Amino acid sequence: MDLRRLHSLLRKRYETEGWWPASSPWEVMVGALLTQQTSWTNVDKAIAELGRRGVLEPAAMASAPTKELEEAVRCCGFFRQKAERLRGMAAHIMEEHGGDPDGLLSRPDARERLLERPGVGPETADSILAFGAGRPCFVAAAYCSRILSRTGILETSDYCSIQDFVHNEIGRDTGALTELYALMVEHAKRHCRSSPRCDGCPLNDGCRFGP
DNA sequence: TTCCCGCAGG
DNA sequence: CCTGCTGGAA
Repeated sequence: MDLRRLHSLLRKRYETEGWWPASSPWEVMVGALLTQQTSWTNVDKAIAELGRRGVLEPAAMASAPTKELEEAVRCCGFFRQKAERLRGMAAHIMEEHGGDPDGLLSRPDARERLLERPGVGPETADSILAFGAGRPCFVAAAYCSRILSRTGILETSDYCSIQDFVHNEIGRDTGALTELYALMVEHAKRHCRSSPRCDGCPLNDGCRFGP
């Protein structure tokens, strides 16, 4: 089992159409902060609620009352942190980039700049770059480590090591990298959970957890 | 390692 | 009722 084969097998099994729905780079950024340890159904609700309250766009969000943001994102959990982080990001976009998220995302050092923002770690930064700015960088989620390890493809939990490995194996193609990430998330939810559900798993042939 | 946190799904 | 969620920071 290698990464190419895994990609191929997952592609036959799962659908990634309409993955990470967002109407703008800014919505990708908002979603990326909200979806940490949170299912997308709740993120979707929160984004709709932010829009309903008129505090979704950077300018409004930056000056919104804390309580307003907290109530809007409450359903995502960790709502105090997330409200603060959202407002911090919005304020940064307003102050440093004239309210235009692309001002940040188009910079060569966008990743480093994102990582300086409170609440933005490697995974969140890369998901913003890949889905919001179309950059060819793989999002090496915790799920990926689990799947690659169990299948014996790569034995490490180090973020950068996993990302480098995938970049080398798949190539710097945004479509392929985002698709693989989405497929691995779907697979982790369906079969490769913390307690494995190997029954009907498309990777059973070649996985050490398989029958 | 632990805390942050509510909620959808089974 | 119990799991797990498209993580990050202290």
